[in-house]
Amino acid sequence: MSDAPPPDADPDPGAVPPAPTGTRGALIRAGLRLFGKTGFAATSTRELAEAAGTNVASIAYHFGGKDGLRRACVEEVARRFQAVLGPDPAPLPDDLPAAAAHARLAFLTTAMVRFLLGRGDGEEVPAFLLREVLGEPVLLDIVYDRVIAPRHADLCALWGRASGQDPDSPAVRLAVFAHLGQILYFRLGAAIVTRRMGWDGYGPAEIAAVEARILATLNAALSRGDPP
Amino acid sequence: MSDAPPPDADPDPGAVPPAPTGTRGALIRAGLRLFGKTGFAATSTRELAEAAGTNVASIAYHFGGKDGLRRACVEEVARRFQAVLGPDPAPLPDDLPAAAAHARLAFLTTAMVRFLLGRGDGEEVPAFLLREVLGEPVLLDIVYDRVIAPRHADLCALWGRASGQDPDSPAVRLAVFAHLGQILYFRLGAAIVTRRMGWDGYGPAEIAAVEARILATLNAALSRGDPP
DNA sequence: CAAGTTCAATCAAACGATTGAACAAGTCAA
DNA sequence: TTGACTTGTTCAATCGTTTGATTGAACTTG
Repeated sequence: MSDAPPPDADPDPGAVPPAPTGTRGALIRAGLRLFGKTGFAATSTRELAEAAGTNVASIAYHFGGKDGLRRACVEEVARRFQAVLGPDPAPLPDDLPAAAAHARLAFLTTAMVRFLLGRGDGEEVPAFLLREVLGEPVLLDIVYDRVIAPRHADLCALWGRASGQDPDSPAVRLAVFAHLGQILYFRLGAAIVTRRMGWDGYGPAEIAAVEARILATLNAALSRGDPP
Repeated sequence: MSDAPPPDADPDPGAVPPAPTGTRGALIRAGLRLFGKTGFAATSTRELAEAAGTNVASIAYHFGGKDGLRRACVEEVARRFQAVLGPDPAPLPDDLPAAAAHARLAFLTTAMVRFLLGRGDGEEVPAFLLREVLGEPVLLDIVYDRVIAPRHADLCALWGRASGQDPDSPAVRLAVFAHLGQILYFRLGAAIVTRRMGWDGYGPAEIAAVEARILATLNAALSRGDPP
């Protein structure tokens, strides 16, 4: 039941751990994909093993059981977020002008849209995450503490600076959630959105259209919000 | 394998069918709640029967099996939407001024927020719906055709009138989706939002705060778009 | 009594977990 | 260099449990 044993002390506690490899990594990737696609209970250990190109017993060996694999998948999601967004959100410089904060918000927004709607992790990670959020509150703790809370605080700081509001106020926090909700919906509701739009999935042109829409809302919300 | 046999011809094809009653209704309500809470595969027929206060065999008797109950739940969702929002979206009068369309959008928005975040159906229906959308595309057809498409078209007409844009344009369709995504997120991500806000669930005050936020975004998006 | 409905009991199939054998790679005495 | 031993990992086979479905008897109602 050994985890990855660190050969020596971690030189940097904020560093991003390396991606899992071998059978262990293959199982985590299979779990991320299948759990997100059909759900945890609907995915059998035999399917997981086959998708990972190994034997069912490997799940118990590496993770102690199916639940252990699920937890490892949650932690892999946290790790990927760290890897993409950087180990820790840099604290905002005190003299950052509102326009710069606005610009950075716009930049982060387009990055998020492209990540979520483009090919790659963006397809499976949100579905997996959402099922975790909808379900067991136990694993939600990991997701919240390691993925959501730090990023949300960072965005709130930017939003507060850009709109001239208190970054810790409920209004700003809600505004950031509403903004994120817009973006997430285009991934979670992809089946509905693309059908209604007459699109065949999200190509570059479609992603650009979504980007434009969300940036327009962002600009409207920021430039109109309570003037300082 | 008999469905509900209509004793005589339906007098009004647009009328809202009555809510299912008896054991059949209890099973549908149990399915809506349990499927939405823990997922379809994770819910056993025995749990369903116990939650409905009946025997497992009733599921096969009334719905032909577990899958039949699932389908009945989807149709019940469609029925509830019809019941709450009216049988069919009234076509927009040609002389409706932009301000009136804007006001009606605001009204529908607050109604939706209160329905989704308040106590009642709003808690279980979206979770169930989302899992259906994430999963089998077969049942998505029912959801899309009977719930989403007509409502979305109605909102697009209002949005187009309020913003002076073509209601059938991609820009308007995306704007409506983004707007809906904001609202939905506060239900789907409730566990995360309430935790970050320091709230203990959605009470009247919390719902009012969310309402204010979403209406602010709506007003900003509409008043900034091409003025009439 | 007859149709509609629910009951306890039972079935085969699929599930997650476990087991001991088998394999690969490294270690060390001779 | 060799051969035995250890450690880490994967394998096919099997365990007891739970699943969805089915069955015939028992109930309710008109």
